[in-house]
Amino acid sequence: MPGVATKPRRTSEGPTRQAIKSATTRARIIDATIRCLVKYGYAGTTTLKVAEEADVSRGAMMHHFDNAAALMYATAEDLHQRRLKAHVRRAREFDHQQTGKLVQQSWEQFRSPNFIAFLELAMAARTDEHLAAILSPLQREYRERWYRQALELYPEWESASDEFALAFSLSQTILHGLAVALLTESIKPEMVEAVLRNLERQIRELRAAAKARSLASEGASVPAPA
Amino acid sequence: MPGVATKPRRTSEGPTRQAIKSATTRARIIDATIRCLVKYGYAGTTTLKVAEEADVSRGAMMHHFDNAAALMYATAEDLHQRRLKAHVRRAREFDHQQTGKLVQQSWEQFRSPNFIAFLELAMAARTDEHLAAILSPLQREYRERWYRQALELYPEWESASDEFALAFSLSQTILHGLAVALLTESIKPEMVEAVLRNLERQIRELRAAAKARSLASEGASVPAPA
DNA sequence: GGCAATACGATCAGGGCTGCAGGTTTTATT
DNA sequence: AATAAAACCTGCAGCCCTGATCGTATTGCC
Repeated sequence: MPGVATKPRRTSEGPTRQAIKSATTRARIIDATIRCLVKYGYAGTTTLKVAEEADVSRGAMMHHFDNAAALMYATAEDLHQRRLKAHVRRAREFDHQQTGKLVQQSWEQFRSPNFIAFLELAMAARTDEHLAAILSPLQREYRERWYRQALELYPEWESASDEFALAFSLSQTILHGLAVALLTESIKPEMVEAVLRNLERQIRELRAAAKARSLASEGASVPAPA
Repeated sequence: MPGVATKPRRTSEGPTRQAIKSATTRARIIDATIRCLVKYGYAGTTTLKVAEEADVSRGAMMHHFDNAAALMYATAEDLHQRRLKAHVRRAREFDHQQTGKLVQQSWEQFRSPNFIAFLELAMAARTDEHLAAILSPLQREYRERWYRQALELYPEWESASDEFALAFSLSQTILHGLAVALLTESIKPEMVEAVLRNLERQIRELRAAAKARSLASEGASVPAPA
């Protein structure tokens, strides 16, 4: 077929068509990987299944990711970025008074497919030092971001690092715990709400304690009585 | 070599030597499976590695377990029995006053290799309906046993099912959460103790509330004030 | 001692998965 | 238009794992 060369040949700046195409299929493959992790688990996720799920030839896939491990690394980083983005969005929309809403939204994150996929990778990383080497710094960054964000939202934590650290750890622990305990049927689903409300109450109490200490240390450096 | 037949030929009752041998190697294989789950994870646990770890030929192994799936099922049941046994032992040695000790011992269970192995199986069960069909009733039994045990130890819970259910769910959630949050580096290891102590405090408060309600309902059916 | 059953061992065929070695098509540059 | 480079596809060889078959040794029963 002659005359097919009607395609634009612009040398102008901006992402080239190649770059766009490349990024697109790359994203398609990573998306497919996440779906596979959810559907089949880490053990059952093969390059073949991912290629099928992404509707891409295995060759194309190997072009973007040298081997299966590289694919997992890239997926881990992508999941990390998604979690960060969700976290930032949550914080931005946040109304200072509604601790309950914040907890609720955080919990929704832990119910998302992204968290399942992340959990699969985290479990795999336990016995895969290379994967662990990728995940570890990401987790670290996530923790730190959360910390800073919370300090911006609740300045009163500033002078009560103990209460803050506990509130943070409690939140992480309970959210992770709910997700896993549900997965393993270690608690009944109808108890989730009660546990979440309990967490909210705990956070509020710790905040109050932090505020009290903040006021106390403001007047004079009097250590709070036990 | 003649004269080797000095081996006892007793037809007496009791487990035969065959039965003993069989049970022994069976146990060796299951032990090896658990170790493999810890070492290599579910994805990396193959029949070959298990046989090596157990120091048994693959043939012998296939004699006791028809296929890899059967091995996993048997391991799941074995882990369940171990967890039950540990739980009963914990309850028996228990001194009624020391909530802290009970929490501490429960936490130690969650740090054991058995829990890791169990977690690997539980994660695998998420995408393996056959394995899930095995694990589900076991989990159910574990929950129920825990419930009954706790009611025997703390009769005051009896008339405060809400507080009891919350205390139970909180314990399960936090213990699971600590284990997983540590695994995923979502909390710092030095915070574990603080979270555990917080759990103890919560349980004590719920117990007190339960006791109060118990007394109130004893005199008359007056609903406890908020 | 003889026979059956059980426990165990060595070997093999088949299947699925991986990684790579070639090609073909599309895009970018000149 | 010509060339290079990037994106993409097809097919193959090798590997590990699995399940099964056959053979051997031990044990139980008579």
